[in-house]
Amino acid sequence: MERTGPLFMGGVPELLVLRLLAQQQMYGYELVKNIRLVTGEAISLGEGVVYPLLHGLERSGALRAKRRAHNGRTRVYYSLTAKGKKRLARLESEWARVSSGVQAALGDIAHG
Amino acid sequence: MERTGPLFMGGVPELLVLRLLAQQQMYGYELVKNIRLVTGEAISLGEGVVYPLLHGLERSGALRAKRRAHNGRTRVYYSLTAKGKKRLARLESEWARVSSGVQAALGDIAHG
DNA sequence: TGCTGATACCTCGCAATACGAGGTATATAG
DNA sequence: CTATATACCTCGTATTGCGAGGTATCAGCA
Repeated sequence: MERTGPLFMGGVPELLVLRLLAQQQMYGYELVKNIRLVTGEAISLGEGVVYPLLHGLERSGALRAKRRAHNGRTRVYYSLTAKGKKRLARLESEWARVSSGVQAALGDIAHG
Repeated sequence: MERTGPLFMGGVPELLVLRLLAQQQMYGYELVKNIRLVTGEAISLGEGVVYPLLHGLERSGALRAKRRAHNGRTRVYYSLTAKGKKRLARLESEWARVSSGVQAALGDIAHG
């Protein structure tokens, strides 16, 4: 039955979203597409991941939302707050730590 | 409230455990200590993570367990089965994919 | 006119699972 | 005789990624 579950994605969506928004404000649908792009097609997040995440981050004060109309459709643009920047810095540092730890484990033993 | 939750650890414990056991058989307590070592202190898994994981992997057929007495204490040695090796290969490939995707996202954008 | 597909937003519920806390028991060192 | 290290274990909680499903607008095409 090989249920694989989402592997190695713990915290990754949040990191990616914050990282992209640190560059420039974007709306949800745009994020979904851009995440695929900037990860070289390696990571693809559905809207069921991105939208709830954006709402949570806004509620926690990491993001600020601005509704804007565009061609009759409504877009919700998100941008980083100071708190969001701190959060991003923390996630990046955590990612570096875990990532290097795994890398070390995979490498060090290779010749053991 | 800063609820950080376990960040970037999704699937990592399983990867590390399988990787170490691919080198040589080990018992749980030994794994707990060695994981700290091989990750350069970057990652530290408690027994509450490792033991349930070992049981799950054994039940799914990825690991084989051998009980052995040592100085009056009982040690349970685990080793990889063929299924476990396949599972490890898959996790390593998944890790490479996600890891490189995140890396790309963090880097590519750096220069705008 | 009607159809499709892209755009753009949203929610619900499931299923993993990492983790701390707590529990048992033996050997060793002070 | 006490504390520490060894060595095993389970339970409960909280998080969260994800698919599936839902609404509405707009552009293009037959």
